Amino acid sequence: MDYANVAERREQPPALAVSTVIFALREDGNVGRKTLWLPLVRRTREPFKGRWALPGGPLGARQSLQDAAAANLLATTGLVPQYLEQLYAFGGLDRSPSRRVVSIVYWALVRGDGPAPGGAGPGGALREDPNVAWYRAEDPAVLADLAFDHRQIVEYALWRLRNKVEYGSIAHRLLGERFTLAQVREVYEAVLGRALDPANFRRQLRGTPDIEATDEFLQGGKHRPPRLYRYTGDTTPAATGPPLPQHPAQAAPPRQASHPEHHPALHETDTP
Amino acid sequence: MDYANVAERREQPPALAVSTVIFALREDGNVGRKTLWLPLVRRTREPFKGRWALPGGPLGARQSLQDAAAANLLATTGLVPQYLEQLYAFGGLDRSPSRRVVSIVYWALVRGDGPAPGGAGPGGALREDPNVAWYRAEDPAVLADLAFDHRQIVEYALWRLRNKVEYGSIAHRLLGERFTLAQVREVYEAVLGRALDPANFRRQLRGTPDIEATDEFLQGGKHRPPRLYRYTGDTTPAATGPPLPQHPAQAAPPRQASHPEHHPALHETDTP
DNA sequence: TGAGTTATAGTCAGTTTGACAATAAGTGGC
DNA sequence: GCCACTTATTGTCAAACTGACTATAACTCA
Repeated sequence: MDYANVAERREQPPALAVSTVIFALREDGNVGRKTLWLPLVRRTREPFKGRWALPGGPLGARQSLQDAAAANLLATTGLVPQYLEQLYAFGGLDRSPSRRVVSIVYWALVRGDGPAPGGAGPGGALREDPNVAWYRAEDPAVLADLAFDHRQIVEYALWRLRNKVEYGSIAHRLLGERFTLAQVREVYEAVLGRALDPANFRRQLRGTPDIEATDEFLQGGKHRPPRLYRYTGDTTPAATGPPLPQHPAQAAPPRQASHPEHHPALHETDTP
Repeated sequence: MDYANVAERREQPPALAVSTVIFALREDGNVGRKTLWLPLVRRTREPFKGRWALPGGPLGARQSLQDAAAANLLATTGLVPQYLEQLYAFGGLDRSPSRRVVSIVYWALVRGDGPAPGGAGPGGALREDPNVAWYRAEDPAVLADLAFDHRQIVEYALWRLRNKVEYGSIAHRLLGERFTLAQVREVYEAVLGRALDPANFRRQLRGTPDIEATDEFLQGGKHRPPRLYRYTGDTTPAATGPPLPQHPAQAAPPRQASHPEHHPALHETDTP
């Protein structure tokens, strides 16, 4: 299908795409502690040519939304997600200057300590795509330069991550199979952006049944060797259905009113 | 566009639709207390002809997702929502036996005490559509007969409502401008499905800054007249952006694993 | 007038949370 | 080998919160 101009395009049904916000934890060179990083892809055509954007693409005809997000993630990073959840469907009229696109966005957590700024990611050995690079997820300069409305999308994904991690069961997905409680605390501190009391944090984690002490200790450190723990709860990377949120706790930002107008009956259709 | 058969249809890009789960509070004839009701529309064609389904329709080319949901709601019930939030995008491959449809589903709260079973809704004076009827949202028999995957959708909407109401700021949207604390408690009890201690409930509500006592009392009751309160927080019916969940607290149900397969690069596209 | 019912306030023990002290167990410098 | 230093781990304590429960107030109806 070809359309002569933008006006005609606007009358066409909206296109459907799936994008993914992918988070990994990485030692930050500047800051002393670990921070959140995400892979971006450089746009090679208009609109926003040359700018960085979230990995994404059209929905395949025989692909579930989740599979599209996972395939998307694998193609960009070479990685399989440890966690994958639908974030939100963005469908504003002016998201793209060309044809209208409705994006169903997922957010994911991957392991791996290797993403380098502007370089290959955790699966770096596999790929050397100059149009894929990892950036600090909370870097305002990075966010400000994103294409489309991807800045808002990433900020919302960060918000969701913060509210999800508060309940638990998320941190271990950014870590490996075994981990120390201090590592879990590092994840929480990176995501929440504030320091946590080691003693109180330990008390809370010890209270959750899904984290189990092993009889091993992490050797090679400079100080007293910490005990290693294991996560015994659900480790499936992704839900096939709705996300069933768990324990957010934060204030809601302001909202705008919308003024729906009258519309002819919509319910005589073939649409689920 | 016409396609000769299902096989050809399956190769076409998925269609996009918007549906809405609309909740209202109503005095239940059978049970003594108020319960949740929702409007359904009868399907007048295949598939699922004659069955009840969620109100919904295709997304207009110049309509935001939220406006589509609100228009949808107005057309079905004659009402304007007191609350409207995106629920989830359902995109499974087998949701509809005919063409593949991705549904972006919203959930809404409306006021009104008048929906009658099988009859007109709260805006009943406006419409007498025999293909629209209100049913108890938690009635298993109703849920079991829904078209498509609408049963799962309604169950998820109920789950979300329960987790949202726990934080507060939702109950008043099902009530009027002024209300007694007992009425708020009725909402919570209807949504959560269990009785709450009046004294403790009062103590909690008194602690929230968004509920303010008026100097009026509800007269005409059979007993001591209760004080009327007013909600002073945000009363905008809907968010234009992401929902920013507030305070869920519940266990997550089991999940299935998904096995993403390799896929050619997806990031060289024009899709936001 | 008094029984019955709802509204509202207060009490009390158990739990959770944040702040913080105290001890254990390593490394590295001397 | 001994000591300073850092992290790991345990324990203490008060404030806040929660659920169960008691007590009192205020109104209607028989």
